[in-house]
Amino acid sequence: MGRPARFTREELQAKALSIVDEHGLEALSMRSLAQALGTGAMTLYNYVGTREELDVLVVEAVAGKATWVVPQGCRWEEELVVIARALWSAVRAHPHAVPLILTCRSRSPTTLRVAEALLASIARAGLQGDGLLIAFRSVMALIIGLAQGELAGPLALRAGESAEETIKRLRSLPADCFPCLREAADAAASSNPDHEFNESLRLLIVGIKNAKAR
Amino acid sequence: MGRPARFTREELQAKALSIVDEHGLEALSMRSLAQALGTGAMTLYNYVGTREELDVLVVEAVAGKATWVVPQGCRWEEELVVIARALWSAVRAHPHAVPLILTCRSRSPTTLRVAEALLASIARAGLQGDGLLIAFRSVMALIIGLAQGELAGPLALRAGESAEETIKRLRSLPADCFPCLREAADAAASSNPDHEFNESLRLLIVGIKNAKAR
DNA sequence: ACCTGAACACCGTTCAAGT
DNA sequence: ACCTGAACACCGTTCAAGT
Repeated sequence: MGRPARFTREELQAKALSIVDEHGLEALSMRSLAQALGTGAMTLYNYVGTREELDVLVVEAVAGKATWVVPQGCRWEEELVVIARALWSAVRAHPHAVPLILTCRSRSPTTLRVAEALLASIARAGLQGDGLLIAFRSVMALIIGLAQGELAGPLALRAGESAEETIKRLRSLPADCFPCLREAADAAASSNPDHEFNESLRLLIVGIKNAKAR
Repeated sequence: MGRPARFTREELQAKALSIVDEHGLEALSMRSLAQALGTGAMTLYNYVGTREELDVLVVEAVAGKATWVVPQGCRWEEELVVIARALWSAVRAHPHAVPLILTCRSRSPTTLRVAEALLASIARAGLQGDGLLIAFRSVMALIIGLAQGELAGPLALRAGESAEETIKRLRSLPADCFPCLREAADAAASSNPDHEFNESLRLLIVGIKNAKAR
């Protein structure tokens, strides 16, 4: 007998993301999500086949917030930057979810759509096959890598450690062993993530342009 | 009374890495490692403060395998490539550990030493402060991002999914929705990871050279 | 069709006891 | 100092029963 469903997949998705945003990755479990929804853990299996799907759901929620408008008649470089920035902003808005995105992106249809758009903009540069793949992967690695690494030199959000704390930790390393690392940490302490992202992307675009020329 | 220790930290490290290599990340737990060592879980707390330290131990083990020789009198570009390749090879030799490296690298002294060497080579290019930080983060994001993404377009080792399976999955996407993604997946199916890494790194180096020139 | 509680085989970790 | 088993508060998931 077709009983009406108590929840929708979207409700699970929204609640799961809010748990991750507010209490971190480790706070998300079948049981915690169920409780937040006011039901038992087993109920969730009516909407999701497995715990891993919960992670994909969160990735989808984040990637879904990447929206962009490509200015009419713009060059491929502009298009690439616009899309890359959209994804980067979406990811950056949910720092706790970054490890999930690193791990689950190829399983998320929404992420695939963004990837397709990025690829199309690179293809406009005249690249194909191997060259296309290489440029695309580099851009993707940069977006996600920088979103996570927004924090410090070699970086990484240590569970429960803020950007400031990471940078402080790196700055307190022995200066004689890690002179460059300290300089980088100093720079990180006073840098603007948006600016950094723009510049990194530009490094790569210069390289891509050059690859095309050859 | 000082009883002699039954194990060394190095023994835990080696065994932990071998578990990850052979049975995947999820197979590593306090209990499984203890059993592999022929003891009880609580014994491990004599060597390690917390479960998370086990992860760092594994990252250390992987990063420790990154060794390199800088040719005498070589240019900074060569030096950068040599070090980056050393880290990349070490990481690639332990694919199951990649998510750990993404997450724990800043807590691993060994990784910090590699980072310092990379930074020093970039500093030789004449970059400092912000520019140094940006170039370094880009290279780091590329190394780790590509090691993970070695597999497919937007990529990621789905738990228990091989590179071939991921690529196959992406190639079977609807061609009208994802034309570029399919082209990239085709290229990925027949590409050489070493070649790709070299080329990606070169894209970035071209950009870095250019940044220095300005 | 969808909901749900009990139960099972796991976790990491605290505690208290042993040498 | 180092070792260890029992116990606690968690996991994801199977199963069987409910509407």
